[in-house]
Amino acid sequence: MAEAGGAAGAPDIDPDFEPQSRPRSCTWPLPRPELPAEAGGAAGAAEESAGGAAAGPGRAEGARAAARKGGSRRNAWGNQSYAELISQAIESAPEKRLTLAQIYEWMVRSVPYFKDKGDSNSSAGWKNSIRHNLSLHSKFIKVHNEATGKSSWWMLNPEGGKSGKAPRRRAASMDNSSKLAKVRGKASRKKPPLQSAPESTADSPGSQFPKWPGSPSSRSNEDSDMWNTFRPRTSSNASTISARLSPILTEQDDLHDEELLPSLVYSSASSNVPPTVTEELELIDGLNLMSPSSSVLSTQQSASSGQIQRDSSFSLRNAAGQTTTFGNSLFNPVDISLQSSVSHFSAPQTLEALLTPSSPPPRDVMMTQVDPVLPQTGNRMSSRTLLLLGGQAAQSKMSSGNPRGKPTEQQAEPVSASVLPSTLPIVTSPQNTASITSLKAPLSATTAQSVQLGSPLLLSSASPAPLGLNQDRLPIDLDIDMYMENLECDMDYIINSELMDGEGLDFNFEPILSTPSYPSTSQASNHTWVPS
DNA sequence: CGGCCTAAACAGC
DNA sequence: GCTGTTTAGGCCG
Repeated sequence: MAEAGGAAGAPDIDPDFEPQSRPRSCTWPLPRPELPAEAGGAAGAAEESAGGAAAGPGRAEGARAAARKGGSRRNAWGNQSYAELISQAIESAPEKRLTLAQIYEWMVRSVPYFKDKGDSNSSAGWKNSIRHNLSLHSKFIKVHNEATGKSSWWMLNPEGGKSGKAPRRRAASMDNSSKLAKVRGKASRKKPPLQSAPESTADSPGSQFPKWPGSPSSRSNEDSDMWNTFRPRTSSNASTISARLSPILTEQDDLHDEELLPSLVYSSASSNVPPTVTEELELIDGLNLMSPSSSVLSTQQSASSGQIQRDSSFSLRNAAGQTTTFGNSLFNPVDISLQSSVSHFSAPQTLEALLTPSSPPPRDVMMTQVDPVLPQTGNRMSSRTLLLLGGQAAQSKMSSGNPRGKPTEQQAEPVSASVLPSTLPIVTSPQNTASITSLKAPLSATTAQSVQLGSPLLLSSASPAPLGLNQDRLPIDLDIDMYMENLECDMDYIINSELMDGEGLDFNFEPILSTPSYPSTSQASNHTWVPS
């Protein structure tokens, strides 16, 4: 209650409560309050605060009732659902991503109702709900977070994912009766709860695709992890893909995912490819993310913009069971193919663009991330930051300078932005976004397209360009196909040969990772969350 | 019936 | 123990 104390007396409790409105001491890195439109409504009049009323667990209903009564709130904390709250929390983060613990913290700090429920005792229930919502909704995606060693980052699925749940790709299993599936799932898990009775029916769908990673039930063991990395629970192909990471198409996005996909993704894979393949593609996706075609480009960019560094974040696990961490750059599958095809394409325009900061936003950057730190400190990571994937060239360049960029445009808040996962969907504020987006566009086009991922770029501006590019690069498709076929091979191949090959690559990132680089750093001022 | 909330079992780390 | 995933049940519109 101590905290609550503050809250209690204070205005915090406003009925509508707005989360982020005041992070109290501003501990949190999120200075800007942006309520998504969703919050809307809140209009509730003042009315009592839920404060005392609903304190216990299980009051959900009570809360609702209250809400109804009061007229305004649906839940004890207001009208927003957990999913909405989580979304706000994530959006409020400078980097648009938070770990579970940070989300909890945000709740406690921003939502009056949870203020006094931060401790372990009282928190169990709602935290469980938070976790549940994160897992359940496709609008949230989990990004592996190596750096911290902590839990994964949770981000908003650029695609939107709406609030809808996530159809996790298993259509087959649940079709009939979800129950069966469920049962089965449970049973399969390990300990049969109570009832078992499972599969009498033909729920065998699962059996048919035993290996299908996507299938929920099957996932218990190996492959399934793929999803972990990025798990957009959206529908199988398209959405998933697009959701993944690259943000490219904003506008289209609006229209429909589906539409988008086709364009970018081509039909490729999604439709034709068997599930398995598809998934693999996804993997690739991941790769793409990272890969920026850009080894070269990025380099330059880095120079100009500042550093970009990629976080470590994605590790893809493929069916094979291997886990590849791209973290930083590592390999870029794309490179391989891209080198030939892409490279040239991007080079011309992009490079220039890159070079010239002022004008068109640099495009490739996308994958990289801007380091917040730099801006602030300026020195720290220069060299390592660069990491880049491709490396070699990049390295040399990077190391040299670090202009610290200037990312004026890129990030409004220096503090925060630390690292974004490579392609992640960055949903930034409009202004920033624009710049960033643009960056991505090209790249994504390249990579993404080639791979076929659809990337969801958020930015609108970018779209046009990329598209154009896309068309140009049809050939890449071919490449893609190749990938598809050899995905695994490529990976290994790449990794072994390509990557290893260039010692130059050195994945410096490690240092980075380990370093405090991530956000926390940024938060220098206040990193509360840091863990423990 | 679908959306939400809550609870809980379970798996990994 | 925390994090994640999944299943289940209940309430409400």
